[in-house]
Amino acid sequence: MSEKLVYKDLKEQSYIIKNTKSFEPKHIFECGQCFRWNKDENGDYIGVIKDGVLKVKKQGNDIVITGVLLDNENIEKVCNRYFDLNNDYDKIKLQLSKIDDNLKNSINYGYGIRILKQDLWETIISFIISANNNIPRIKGIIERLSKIYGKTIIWNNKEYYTFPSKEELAKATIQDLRELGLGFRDKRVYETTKIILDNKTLIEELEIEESTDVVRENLLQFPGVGPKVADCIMLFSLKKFDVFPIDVWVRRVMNDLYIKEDDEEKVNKKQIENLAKERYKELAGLAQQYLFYWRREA
DNA sequence: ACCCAGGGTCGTC
DNA sequence: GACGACCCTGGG
Repeated sequence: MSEKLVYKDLKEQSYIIKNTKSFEPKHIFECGQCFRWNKDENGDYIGVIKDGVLKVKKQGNDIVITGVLLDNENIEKVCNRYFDLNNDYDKIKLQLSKIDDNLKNSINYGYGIRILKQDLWETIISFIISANNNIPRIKGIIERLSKIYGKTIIWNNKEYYTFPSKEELAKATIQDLRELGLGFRDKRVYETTKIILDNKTLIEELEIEESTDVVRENLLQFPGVGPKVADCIMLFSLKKFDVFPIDVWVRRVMNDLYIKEDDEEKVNKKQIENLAKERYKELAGLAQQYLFYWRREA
């Protein structure tokens, strides 16, 4: 066991976002796009992101964010990027609401959703772990990975753990991963980590690639990344809003609302894909997220 | 105790 | 292109 890096006495920063109608912490953090945000005893959300630890508090119409960041990063800059604050969600919601009443209802329900821009590497591994798995267990696995292989940040006398870098995660053997509870995903995470580690510029190249199809093609080469996981990665870390990840819940809601097949298992994935592309166009990913959250929670 | 499902993918036919 | 197998955990 090697010694672990511990960060403490990092300078606390804060940032207030005024008058946001389209920023509801519960919607953002519980719509299934992220696994490292948790409600604290006051009902605020605390999350570990690549750059540090943040606490998001709702105060009337304002959002107050405090946190400690690594590498002397600026909280305003980090939040603008991570929370997609330069994007006008009021406008997007208006546009989507006009498409049909189903979408309008789902947006009324999850009005405060924003699509996060999460770290690409972390999102790849996290969604490989998500395969045929449930959210509490996914969160548990990622937390344990971070605790053992990531860096420790101490803030307000509590310990937080950053998601391991590719070099840090590469220290884990397949057996280590199995013992952490990854199940059959152990080998997939191990192999994908190796590929990314051996291909120094791959992640950076994918970050700047504009074509959704080119990025998808590349992601599909990783063990454990199929069409659904690839779409999630692109939506939740690369802001590709034109994708439409189809899982059991999305299949369910699309069948209930549009297709109305008696046996939802029989619904063709291609059929849903075409329907989404046709109806939601370049905002399919956002539509998917409102519908997913609505169907799961309501 | 038993069964089922969960933000699917992979190998095989 | 269909079909079963796959770790593990929480809930009925």
